[in-house]
Amino acid sequence: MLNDELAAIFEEMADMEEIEGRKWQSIAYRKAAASISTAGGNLIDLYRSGRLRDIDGVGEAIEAKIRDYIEKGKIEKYDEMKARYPIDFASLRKLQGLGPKKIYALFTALGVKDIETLKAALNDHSISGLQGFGEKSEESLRKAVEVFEKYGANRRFLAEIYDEIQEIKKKLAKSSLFEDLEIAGSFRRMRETVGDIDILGISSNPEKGREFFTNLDDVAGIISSGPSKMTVRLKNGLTCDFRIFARDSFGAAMQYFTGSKEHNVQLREIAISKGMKLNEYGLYEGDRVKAGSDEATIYRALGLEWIEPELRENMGEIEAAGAKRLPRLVEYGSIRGDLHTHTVDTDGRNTLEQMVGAASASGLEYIAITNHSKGLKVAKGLTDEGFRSFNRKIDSMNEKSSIRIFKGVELEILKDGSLDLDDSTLQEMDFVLAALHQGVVGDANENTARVVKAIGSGKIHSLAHPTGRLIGSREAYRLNFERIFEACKENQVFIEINGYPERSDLPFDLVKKAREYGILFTLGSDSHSTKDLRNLHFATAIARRGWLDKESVVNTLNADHFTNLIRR
DNA sequence: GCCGTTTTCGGCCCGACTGTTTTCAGTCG
Repeated sequence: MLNDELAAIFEEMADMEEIEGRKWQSIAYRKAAASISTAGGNLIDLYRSGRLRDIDGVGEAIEAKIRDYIEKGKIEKYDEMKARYPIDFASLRKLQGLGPKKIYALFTALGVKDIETLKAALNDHSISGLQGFGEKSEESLRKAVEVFEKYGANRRFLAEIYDEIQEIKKKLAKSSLFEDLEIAGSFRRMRETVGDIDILGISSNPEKGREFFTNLDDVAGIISSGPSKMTVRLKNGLTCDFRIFARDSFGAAMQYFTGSKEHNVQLREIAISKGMKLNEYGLYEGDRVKAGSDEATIYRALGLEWIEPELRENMGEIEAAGAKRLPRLVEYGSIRGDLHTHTVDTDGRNTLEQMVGAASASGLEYIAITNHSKGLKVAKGLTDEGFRSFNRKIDSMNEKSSIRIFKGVELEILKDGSLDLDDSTLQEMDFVLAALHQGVVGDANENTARVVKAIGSGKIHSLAHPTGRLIGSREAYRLNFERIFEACKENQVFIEINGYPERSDLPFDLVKKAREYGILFTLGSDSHSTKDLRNLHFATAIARRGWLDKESVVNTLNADHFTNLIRR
C-alpha cells in the first residue's frame, strides 16, 4: 500500500538524516512517517484533492516528495541519500539496540549493510574493538540477531497472547507483593496486534517485586534491568517492560505507558503550552504537582475529558476531549449476539448443536449461523437445496434452544456483482452477510462496482470483512470506500466488523470514517469452531477503536429488536 | 523539516538504561 511504502521511505530518510547529524529533519521525517502510516487515510485520495498538507507533519517539502513519488515513482533526495548509504535500514533497525549511528559506524568500518553482512562481522569477531563498541556490544548484537531470526520482529495478535498476559498479571497479583497492577501499552489500547507488553505495579517492596517477576516461568531472559525499569523477553517471544511506581505516580505512569506515543507527544505539548510539564511521574507546574495518582485528573488539568485507552491514537480524540465531544463507546458487556459463525456443514469444525451450546454458555442471547454459499467451493459452500434443509434443522432447534438461532448465510458476491443464491432461498434467510472471496482484481473501480451492485440489490443485510485483508499475508482489496459507504448509507446496509484476528476487518480507521456516514455495524466472530466465539470481544475492541457508540452496533439490540431491524 | 491560543523565527517530549566512556552518546519506548 502506498501509505506503507512512503512511511518506510520517510523512516529511512529519518535514519540517514540522523547519521548526517540533522536531528530536527530526522524528527520531522519520523513524525510524517508515523502519521502517514497510522492516520493518513488513503494518500492517493488526499493527493487528488490537494489535501496532503492536512496530514499532521506534512509540510511543503514532504508534500513535494509525496507528489514526486506518486507522479514519477521516485524521490530524488531519497535516491541521492540512498546512494551514499546503501544499507538495509529497515531490517537492521529491528535489531534490539541498533540505531542509525551504530549502523553507520558498522557500515563504514566493516561494510555491514544488512543482516547477512552483520552476521559475517559477528563471526569474525571484528566488531568488539571498534570505536564505541566493546565485548558486550558484540555479544548483545549476537543475541539480537538470534532473537530476530527466531521470532522475526513481528507483532503478535492481541487475541493470541491475551489470556497468557492476563495469566501473568494474575500470578503477580497472587504474590501479594503489589498493591496494584495494570497492563498498559497497546494491550490496553486493544490494538489488534502488539509489539511488546508493559506491566506497571505499585509495591512497597520493589526489590522483592522485581525478583518475583524475573523468576516467573514465563520469563526467558533479562534484556535490561535498572532500579526503576526492567525489560525481559518472555518465552512467547515478546519483550515485556516491568516498572514499579509509587501510588502518587501511578496514574501518570498508566497514562504515559498506555500511549500511543503520538497521543503522548500531543499531550505533553499541551502541557507545555499551559506552562506545565508532563512525564511518567506526574503533571507539574514548576515544582508543584498538579496531578499524578489518577489519569482522569491529569486529563482534566490539561482541559480535557478522560479519554478511553482505545481512542488514544492521536486521531482527533484530543480535540474531541477538549470540546467535550467524545463518543460514549459501546461497552464490551453489551454485545448480545454473534452475527458471523460457521458449522461443520461448510468449513467449520463444530456442529450446529455445539456452536449453539457454546454461544449460550458464553452468555449470548442469539447467534446467526452464516455458512458459506455454493460459489466458495474450497469452503464446501451450501447449495440452495443445502440451505433449505439446513434451515429446517435450525427451525427445529429453535423450538428447544435457550437462545435464538438466526438462519444466515455468508453469501458470495459473484464476478458481475450478482448474488450466489436464488431469490427464493434468500427470502428464507433471516440474515444475509455478503462477501468478496474470489476473482478480486487490481482495478479499484471494477471491484467497487461489484460490491456496490450487491449492496444495491436490496437482498443483503451486511457486508462481511469488507477490505479482505489478512494481516501478515494479504493486502486489502483495492476498493473505493467512499462509494461503498455512500451505497451502504443509501441502501441501509450494515458493515461488518469481523473479529477474526487475521482479518480485524473493517480496520478501525475505516470504521471511524464509515461512522461519519451514519452507517450501522454488525459484529461477527467469524467462528469456525467454538473457541473462536471469543473473537467477538476483539470485534468489540475494533468498534471502540473506531469511536462507535452502542446505538451504532446492531448486536447490542435484543433478539426481538434485531429481528425487527432485519425484516425485509 | 514542521509549525503557530506567544511566535513566520526559533523552538521542537521526556526519562531510563547500557556500554563505553571518564561525563556521555546511543537507543528505546
